[in-house]
Formats: sequence, C-alpha cells, structure tokens
Amino acid sequence: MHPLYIQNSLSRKKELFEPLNAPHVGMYVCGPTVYSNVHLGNVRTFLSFDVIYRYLEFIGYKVRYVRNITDVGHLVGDADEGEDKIGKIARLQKIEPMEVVQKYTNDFHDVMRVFNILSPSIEPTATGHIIEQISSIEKIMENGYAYEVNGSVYFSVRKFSEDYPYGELSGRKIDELMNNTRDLDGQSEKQDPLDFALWKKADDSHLMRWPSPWGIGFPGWHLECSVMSTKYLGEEFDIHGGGMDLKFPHHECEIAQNIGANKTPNPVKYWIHGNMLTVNGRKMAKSEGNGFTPEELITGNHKLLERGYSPMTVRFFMLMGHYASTLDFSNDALQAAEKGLTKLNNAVEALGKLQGASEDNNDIDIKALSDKCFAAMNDDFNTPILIASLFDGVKTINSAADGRIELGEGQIEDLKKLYSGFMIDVLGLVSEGSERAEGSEDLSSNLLDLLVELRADAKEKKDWSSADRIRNTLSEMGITIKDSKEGSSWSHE
RNA sequence: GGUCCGAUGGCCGAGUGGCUAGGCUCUGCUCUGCAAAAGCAGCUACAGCGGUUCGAAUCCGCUUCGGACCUCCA
Repeated sequence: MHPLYIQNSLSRKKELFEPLNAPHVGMYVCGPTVYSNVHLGNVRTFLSFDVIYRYLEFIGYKVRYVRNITDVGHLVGDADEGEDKIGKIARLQKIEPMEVVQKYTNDFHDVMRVFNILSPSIEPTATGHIIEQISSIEKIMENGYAYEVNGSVYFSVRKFSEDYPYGELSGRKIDELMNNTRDLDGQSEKQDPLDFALWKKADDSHLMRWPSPWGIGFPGWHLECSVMSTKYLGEEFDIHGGGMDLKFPHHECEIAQNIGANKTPNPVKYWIHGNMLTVNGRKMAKSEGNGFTPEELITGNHKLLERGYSPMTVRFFMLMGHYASTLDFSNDALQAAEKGLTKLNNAVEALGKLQGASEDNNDIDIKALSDKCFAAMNDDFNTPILIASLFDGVKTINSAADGRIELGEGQIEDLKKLYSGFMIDVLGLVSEGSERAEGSEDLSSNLLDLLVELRADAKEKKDWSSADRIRNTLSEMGITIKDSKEGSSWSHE
C-alpha cells in the first residue's frame, strides 16, 4: 500500500493516512441541502471528494462513502431563529415539502451524473433518521450537554466546553466567540448565544413536523450529520469532508454533538476541507449573484460566459487546481483547460493505436512516470501535479505515434494501464460525445471513411482543390481531418 | 473589530531553502502540396521593504493589496 499523506484540517498538518480498520475506510461528506439547484461551486466540492474517493479505492482501500441529503432542519437567516429552507419554498410554491426535496434531489443527482461524479455507498436523508436524531438528543441530554426550553432542545456549548475543547477545528476560542456574537434581540430561548438547536418546536404553520418527547417539532441542522455518520461509520471514523465554509459552525457543532452523545473524544481522525470556487476573486454564492448552474455552463447561457463548455472540460479545469486552494473561474482558464484536455485525449487515442517493438526503449522510463503519478496523489491528492505528469507522458506517446521514437510492446501496455488508471479511474475523465446511436454511428463512420479514401485518391493525383474541398467542408461540419505519413484520419468534436 | 488564508511569468495554476512544474497564449523552426496535429526552441516569474543563511520565490519581521470565516452557504 502506498503511503498517503493528507492535510488534516484538525491538526493543520500533513499526516500519514492510517485508517482505523484498514483496508476499510469510512468517509463522510456533507451533501447538499435540497432547496434549490446546485451551482458550480457546490459541484467543485463534490468533485474534490469524488477524486479522493476514487483514489482511495484505486490504491486498494474498501471505502464506505456516506454523503447525506439534508432535507429538513436547515433554517433561513439567523441561526435557529429563521424558517426552514425547504418549508419556505414549499409554502411559497404551495407544494409539499417532499416535492421540493424530490425535485432538487433529482437535480442534484442529474448534475452528479453529468460530471461523472460517483454515487456514494450510502446517501442517507435527514428525514429518514428522525428517530435516531431524537435518541441522540436524549443521550446528549443524559450527558448534561443539552437543555429543553418550551418544546425545543438546545446544546449547551458552555457546559460542553467545561469538559471538552470546543472550537479546535475552526481555531476559535469560546471567549472570543462570546464577544463577537450578535445580540438576538432578547427573543431567544437560548441560555447562551453560542448554543445551537438540536430540536425545534414546530408551531402550527410548520409543514415539516414529527412527534418527540418534547412535543411536535423538527431536528436542528447540524444534528443529522452527527447521527448519520455515527450510524453508518461508527462512533469513530476515518475521514470527514465538506466545504471550507462549513468548518464553522456546522462541523464544530457536529464534533460537539458526537462527543456530547457518545463521549468519544476524537470522532473523526482526518478532517478534509475543500476550498471555494471564486469568480473575479469572490466566492461563488447565491447571495453574491455570481453563481451559475451546470446547465448554464454547458449551454453558455449566462452573462459571465463567452460560450458553453463541456462537463469534462469543467471537470478537468477544476482538477488542474488543488482542492485546498481557491480556484478562480474565468473563460480563458476554461478554454485553456479545453485545449489541454483535447491534447490529453488525443494522446490516449494515439496510444491505443501504437505498435510496439519487441524490445524496450531504454531511454524511456515508464516506471518513473508511474511513480511520479502515484507520488503526486499520495501528497494530499495533488491532481495538478498528476496532470502535469500525464502531460510529460503525452510527449512520449506523440513522439512514438509520429515515429520519432519506438517503444517496446511491454512499455506500451504499461502506458495504457497508467493512462486508463489515472485518467479514467482516478480523475474520472471519460471521453464525451460517443452517445450517438449505434446504427447511425456505423453509417456515418463508414461514409466518412469513404470520403477520406476519396480524398486520398485526389491527393494521389495532386488534385489539391478536391482534397481541400473535402477537408474544408467536413471541417465546417465539425469533423477534423489529420494527415500523417501513415495516411489520414478523422475525428469528430 | 476578531480569527485565518493568500499575493508566482501575457493568462490559469503547482511547488517550496540550492534542481525545467504543467497547461494555454505568443514567436521561430522541423515535418507537410497546403492546413491541422505533433515535435523542438525561445519568451524564464515568484507583491514591496528589511532580516536569517554560503544560498530564499521558499524561513522570520514589517508594509501594501486581496479573500474566507465570525449569520445561511459546498
């Protein structure tokens, strides 16, 4: 097994990855709250963890990957004082909350599929775990870290912090938090502004409601992640991921709840946080009005976009940056990524057609290239370095394809394995545009082969105008003809 | 206001005490009927000012600028 190093948000250090129960790995990632369409910033986080998941599996771990759907409890506006986000949409549109949930869950799944982001092993929902959440609240109360007020239950941060550290993950100190907390107009039932809701009483206007020992109500936002991660991964598990913006308060509260319920001092061994996608240096967010949906990106139907970009181009663009760094969106960067990906794909295609010699070329070291690829990923999933290494190999492949150098049969096999492993299995970059119907595909490809033959005849007779006419007309249809010593080939974009 | 992070060549974006990141763009060359593709070469940067060091873009300090979090946010 390769030694893998992960930047742990909790310790702020790069640490050797040692799972609690190798080869099994438990990984939990905070999923979306399904009250609106996901935007590209959301996609970036799920993509980052998709690659992490893929790589862990690639190097032999058996990963149980849990990514939740938040379908209740996430409130609008002020913490613990606003309306439920999903309930609000349901009220405004006069539909059932579960219709809202279904609609945006479907949208989320569609988007994940488009970007070739793998499904998690388990995708639990908050509403599916109300009973577990209630019993978790009871445990926290028994341990003395929560109190009931008027049908609602709150977590007592101050009480908790007497026994365990609070704020370690986000680097906050209780006293500083106290000083910086806004007044809540004296309307709050909370004993302390830092406290957060575990269970909220539902008044008659509330659409989402469940019975509990404290009356009719609904669970607080942070609770579901604590409960579902514990249920499916255990009281202590390996990796917890999510966007940087969830560090505080969400993840901090999660830790407090886990410890508060189970008294396990270290519920999560490695915390991983993905950084934000930015537009003109600012975080992409709905409130900024600078977010766009994957559909807008693909069609190019948005004022920030010069034109549309394919999902794999976007995927590649995002992987050219490291997950822990902010990544700035721009048309230029997308276009650069598009060209780069084409170059990579062309090389992989050329690799498939290479004829090997019986003896290896001693000037070329495939093993060294492979080692570089693994080393890149083992260093905190450094996809930009991995991609740079793959481009190094592109030169070798193209040189061989052009007949400038010769590779051994075994070397070609190793390269094929390397590229299918890292490009498809790890980076998830599949080729696009091959979804056309089988029958028409055969027909048009036969027709194209014929045209290429006719053009070869024309070239033979030095009838350049006919040859160029075929090439130019096809080019207008999006088909590119490439001439080489071995003959001509065509490709469709 | 508090906490934290960042500032890299025309653009994007890695790296990090001494070794070419890579991609895109641009220029030139090779190949080629031309073109495309490909290959080769060039453009050789680390915000500013001090300090540590044989040596710093990389460590330390200060300054300037930007961002994130402290409300909901992936």
